[in-house]
Amino acid sequence: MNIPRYKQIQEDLKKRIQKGDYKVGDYLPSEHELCSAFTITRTTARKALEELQKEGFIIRQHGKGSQVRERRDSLGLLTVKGFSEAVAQQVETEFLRRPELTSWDFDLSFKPTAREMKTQCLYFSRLRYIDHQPVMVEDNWLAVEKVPGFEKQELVEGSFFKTLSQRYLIEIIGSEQELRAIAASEKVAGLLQVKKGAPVLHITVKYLTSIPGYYIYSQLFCQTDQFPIGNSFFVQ
Amino acid sequence: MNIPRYKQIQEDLKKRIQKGDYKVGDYLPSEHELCSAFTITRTTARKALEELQKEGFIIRQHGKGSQVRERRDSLGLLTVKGFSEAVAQQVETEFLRRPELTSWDFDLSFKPTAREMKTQCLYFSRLRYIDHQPVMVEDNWLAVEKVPGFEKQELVEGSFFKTLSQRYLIEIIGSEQELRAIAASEKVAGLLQVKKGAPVLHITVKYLTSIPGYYIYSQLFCQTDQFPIGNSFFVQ
DNA sequence: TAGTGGTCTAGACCACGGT
DNA sequence: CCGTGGTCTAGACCACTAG
Repeated sequence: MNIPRYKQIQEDLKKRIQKGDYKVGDYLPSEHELCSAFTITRTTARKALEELQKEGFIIRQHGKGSQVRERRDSLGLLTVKGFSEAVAQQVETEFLRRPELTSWDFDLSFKPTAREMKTQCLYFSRLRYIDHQPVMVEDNWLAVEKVPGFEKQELVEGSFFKTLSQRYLIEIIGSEQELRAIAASEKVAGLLQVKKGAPVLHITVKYLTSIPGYYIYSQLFCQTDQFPIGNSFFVQ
Repeated sequence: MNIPRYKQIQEDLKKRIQKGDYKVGDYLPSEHELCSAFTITRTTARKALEELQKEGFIIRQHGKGSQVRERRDSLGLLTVKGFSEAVAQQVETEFLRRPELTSWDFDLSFKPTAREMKTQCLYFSRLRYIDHQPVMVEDNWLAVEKVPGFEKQELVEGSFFKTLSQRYLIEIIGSEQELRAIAASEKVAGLLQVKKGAPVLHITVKYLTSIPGYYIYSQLFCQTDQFPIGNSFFVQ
């Protein structure tokens, strides 16, 4: 099997939580119990549980066990997961600009590298809706060098990151973000259906990929009145 | 020794990076090299390197090694570390309200639990400066039950979290946050020296502690014009 | 091919939480 | 006290990167 054993167990437990076999407040089987149930060693059981903790499904406590947490439902953004995977609610996406080749003329605090500047830039822009209400404008820039033909295809299951992973074998390994509150420009205000000058959340992102020196740059404008951006964080 | 071995090695490597023994782009010793250098096994070496990756000091890549990253210098917030530890630049703090006992009357999206409501609430408020410029208003609420006498003492090294850890043995094990862009109220605008109605970043936080059912609630108002809020995130 | 990190086994001892 | 998770040893095999 190509999928690591810990990942299989992690997904198995996650499904049981989502199905309701384990409810909020319940304790998952202990590490030792998982060991015998799945015929694995503690290293593997621990890895599965640690991953579930990182995802926010459980809290692990010394001497007690792994307790199922209540998961909040605002946008689980500020993680690497991307929008389509992060939100439980009904989400729609509309392309404002389909992927196209342009020059590098974005104005973020992050700057493309000299190497990237030598290649053409692939750009696309989307408007995201939750419950039929526009909540987020998203712009993306990346060097076309490593994603040839991107602009000629549809996204895999509507997801940018899935497309990168499945078609180009590019994985996101991290990100740097900067958050600002700004006044909506006329254009952004129109898209998000707020007044010009209304406060919107501006997030700029530099994604680090599995290709050294190859980055993806994004900016988001979020209308946070009804849907604040959420973020969970766990130590360890 | 009470400090885990992996933590010692993690701190040792971190110091060498900070001193410049390893510069941006350099590779740290491989896991095997660390094993023989420190007389440890790979489990321990890996743990140290994984922690350094989580902290954003290195990037680990399969088949290559652990490369020292460039660390950006905006506020490393949105982590659990708190303000005083997160920023390299010159930071000052002024109490707007010293710790005092009040009733639970904050209006965040998080609500105190019934158990917390039965006890008195400890509240304090601070204004944070970077380079002599006000950038953040911070309000904190917590049940006084687990921190008796808090209002009668100074903070340990000016840090709220250090005080909790060292005086009350309370550790932060995670947090949930919500981010919004809002228009500054007159009061907040005055404190942050921006115009009333100017966009400010509003962050509400519910910290999870090592005491089950015991939380700490905070809200931050940030002026993000000169100092955007930064956040690094790494997979694995 | 050599060297790296990723996964995994099969143990061990310890620290913490609740009885 | 027992059961939990936290740390650690001493191996093993595999997958990835690069010369």
